[in-house]
Amino acid sequence: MGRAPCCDKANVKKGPWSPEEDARLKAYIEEHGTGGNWIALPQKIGLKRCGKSCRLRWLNYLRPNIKHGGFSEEEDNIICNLYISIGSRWSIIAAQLPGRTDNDIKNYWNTRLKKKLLGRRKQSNINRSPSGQSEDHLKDAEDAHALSSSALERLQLHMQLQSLQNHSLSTTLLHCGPSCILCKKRMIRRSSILCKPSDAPSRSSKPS
DNA sequence: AATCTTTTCAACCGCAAGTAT
DNA sequence: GATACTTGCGGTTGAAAAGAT
Repeated sequence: MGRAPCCDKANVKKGPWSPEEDARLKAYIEEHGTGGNWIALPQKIGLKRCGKSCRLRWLNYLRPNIKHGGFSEEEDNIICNLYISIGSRWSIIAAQLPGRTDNDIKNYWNTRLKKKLLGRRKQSNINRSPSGQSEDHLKDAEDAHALSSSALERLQLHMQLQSLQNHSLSTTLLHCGPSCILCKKRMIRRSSILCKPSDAPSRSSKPS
């Protein structure tokens, strides 16, 4: 027996939010808060939306002080360093970047940052390799690219980043602040991450 | 100008953890 | 402790926009 659905899917609107829906959700939350119950929220407002959808819309788009696009080099560095350290724990990474959402960072990483870094690595391999080895190295890089989201990818990126920034650790500490526990843990984890048998611990054990 | 391909990003889905009863 | 329900998370999808041909 499966779980009860969080909402009546037949009577729930899906797809992009209209400006009217945004306005209603925003106005209600700004005046009353979420009431600690997202599931009941759409009914109160009169929106034909799933509570989860309302929550996501608020957190990723309507919430005050949200920044979209235009990631700085500093933010790039923080994202890269944290990804290498802890993997795809986007909510934790987002917590280090005020105004950024986990969804935004995840999208940015998957669509641009990863390519940017792997592209640099590919280029540096070509430049570094003596003739005869370059093809193998290039193939390796391409093969590794296909194994994205793995520990191998993080290893690649780690090495790539190291070559780009000798002071990466201090930079990250500077960005995140001295109280950032993640950065402190990195010092410990960095030494063991390369020989870890599996990826960073995940809440989910589901196969992808 | 039309068509095809690639990129971007908002939103959905399913799962696990947390909480209430 | 068991069950039901809600929340939060990360992976994935698909429509729209942008770019290439």
